[in-house]
Amino acid sequence: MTEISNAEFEVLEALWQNYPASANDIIAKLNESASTNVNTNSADDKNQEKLWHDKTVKTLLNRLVKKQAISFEKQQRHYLYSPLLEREAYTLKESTSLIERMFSGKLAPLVAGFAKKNDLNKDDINALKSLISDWEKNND
Amino acid sequence: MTEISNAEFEVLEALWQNYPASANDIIAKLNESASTNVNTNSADDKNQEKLWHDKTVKTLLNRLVKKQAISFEKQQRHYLYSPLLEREAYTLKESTSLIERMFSGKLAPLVAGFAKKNDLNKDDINALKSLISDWEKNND
DNA sequence: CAGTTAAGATTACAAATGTAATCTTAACTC
DNA sequence: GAGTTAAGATTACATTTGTAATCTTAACTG
Repeated sequence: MTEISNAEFEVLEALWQNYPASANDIIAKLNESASTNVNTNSADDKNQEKLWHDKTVKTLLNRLVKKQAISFEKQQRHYLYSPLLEREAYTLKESTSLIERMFSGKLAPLVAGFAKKNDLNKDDINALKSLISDWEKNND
Repeated sequence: MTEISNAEFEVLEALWQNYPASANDIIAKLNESASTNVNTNSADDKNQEKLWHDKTVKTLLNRLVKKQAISFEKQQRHYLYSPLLEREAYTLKESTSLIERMFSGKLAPLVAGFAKKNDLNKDDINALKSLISDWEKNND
């Protein structure tokens, strides 16, 4: 019900990728990409992933529980967390909200923005075409 | 450079619609839709627009100036504000950021979410088709 | 069993945000 | 010119957010 913050979303994201999961599982998952990137490209640290501090993640898990975005069940001495929110439902809500706020609820202007900036490639176009033909199949 | 908050964005939005504008112009613009909706439908107050308090808007204008999102020039006793950010650039940045965060930078999954929820209508589809054919015109 | 860990709970704290109220002062009014 | 407005500047304050550190206590260890 309440809003989920950016940091909370990242934690939730890790959980969606694999659950139920213990806090440590989640922390590990969050720091996974970070560690694999360590010596990737010293000149360009564009993909410098932040390291998640254990305490930070615990705090965020707590907040997510309070916000009823995730649940947990006691397992010996630690908890196993699971999402209560479906990822698709959440991303759709967020997308809809952004499109509502910045494009009067219309999807096309968003896509147009990408097209204009040449941020669309052949794959994107194909994916869109396929979505369109699916839509047409179901909506004569 | 800094982030623009939701409330700040709404103020900026009002400014984009008409500038240069005085603080009062902006406040009026913000409360415009609110006032027109007053007696629209008493049973369903879904479109209950909030009323912007004059002081609140002034604060937000100040913050936007500090964030270098807008500028102003003195005009007798009051200021005339103008955006320093282009709306298109800003919305593209925000869309890109959301798509990056929730869809690994791919546009199609976002569109797919809408399609699945049946949130696309014939107009949307036509708009998308038109965007696609434009894209193809320019990218053989 | 006593001591040490380590999970989760609680507390902390600065910055950002939403939402204004109060302060200053230049400009209008009579 | 003196008083009153009203614009913008400054200050306020609760909540949320990012980011942890400290506290409790149940569980492992020797």
